[in-house]
Amino acid sequence: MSLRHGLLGLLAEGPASGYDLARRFTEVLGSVWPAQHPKIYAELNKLAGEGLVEVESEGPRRRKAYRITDAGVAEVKRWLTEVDVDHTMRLQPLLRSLFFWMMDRDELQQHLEAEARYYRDLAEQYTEYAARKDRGEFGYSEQTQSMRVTIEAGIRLYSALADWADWAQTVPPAKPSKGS
Amino acid sequence: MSLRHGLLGLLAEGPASGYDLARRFTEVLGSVWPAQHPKIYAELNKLAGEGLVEVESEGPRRRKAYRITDAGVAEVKRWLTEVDVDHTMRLQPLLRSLFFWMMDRDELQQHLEAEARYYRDLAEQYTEYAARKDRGEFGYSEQTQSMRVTIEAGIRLYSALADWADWAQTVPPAKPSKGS
DNA sequence: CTAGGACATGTCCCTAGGGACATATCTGAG
DNA sequence: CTCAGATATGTCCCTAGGGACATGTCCTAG
Repeated sequence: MSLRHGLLGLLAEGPASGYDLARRFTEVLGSVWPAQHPKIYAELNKLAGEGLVEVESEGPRRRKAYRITDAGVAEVKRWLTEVDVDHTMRLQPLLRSLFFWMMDRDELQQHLEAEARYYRDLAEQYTEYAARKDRGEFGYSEQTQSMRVTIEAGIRLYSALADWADWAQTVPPAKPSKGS
Repeated sequence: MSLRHGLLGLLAEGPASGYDLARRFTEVLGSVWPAQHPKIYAELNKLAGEGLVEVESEGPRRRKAYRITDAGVAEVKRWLTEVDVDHTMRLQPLLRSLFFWMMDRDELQQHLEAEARYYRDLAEQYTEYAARKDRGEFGYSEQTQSMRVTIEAGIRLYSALADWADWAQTVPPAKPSKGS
């Protein structure tokens, strides 16, 4: 049930429509918390029904902007402070790595190179984003400061994975016993 | 559909029962790919129906050990080499970090300390595990060598997160403009 | 001999998420 | 004026996963 709180949190920064939220989810949160628009619209309707958000205004093209209510703000805060963090990490690349021994030497090589490139690219994108933030392009609000912290996690995580993929290429498939 | 291939991959190392596999999933893969036993038994039955695994033997207490078939081995290899890696990373801690600005100074402090401790502990457990592997406690088969690579990813990932949580505590809530 | 606990396999239901498909509205280019 | 494309909101269905509950089997301590 984190999508729910993700939406509430984003709305706590200011009113937005489902469309806006969908964009923010794919742009900012795409790699750490993917969410499709159908889910977002559905959840917004539920949240409105529970009084955690309300329709702020109706714009062109049936656009509905939502505003978070006091109850909504209270709910995010409750979630942030009272609900245990879910540390579940479901990383297919790591699951796959358990089975590297089933791959040919050069298939594995190629795989690890592609992985390293993928992670390095993402790390660089996040680094670039962080640099823009640090240059002040997004201002110095509390919200962007939190975003900066999130971005830093992205940089560190993807760098770690890129380094790991590089390192893995140096590991021999099976360590021969002493003096081979 | 990774549970499917996770099971096939584990069975490629040798025959095992659903119970064995469930244990391995919680012990080795608990933090990178959680799986409950009901799903495992269900999937094994499906795999058996498709001829990717077969019942090797029936033991005491209704125990059924499964063995992977040639078709099963081919399927894991196909997955490893031909199917695109799913890089989805759904990390609630990072989603939460976007909303740190909504938390009180000391609540956040406590939160980050707890997070750092949590990650540091896991990183240490993995490091310990890696050390045992490197001492040769698990032998030097290709399989344990791959496991070593997976463990290394765990170490690096959790260390990165622990460092991040430490670093986040040093970030001021909102950067005041020049000369405050 | 009996009861508790570990071993072992399953059913059932509910929610979350992925993805295809549908539709309405507005803008701007030609 | 018309049509392509962006904006904007939804429905529907299917699968994956979480978790409660149920059941059978064997061993061993008392």
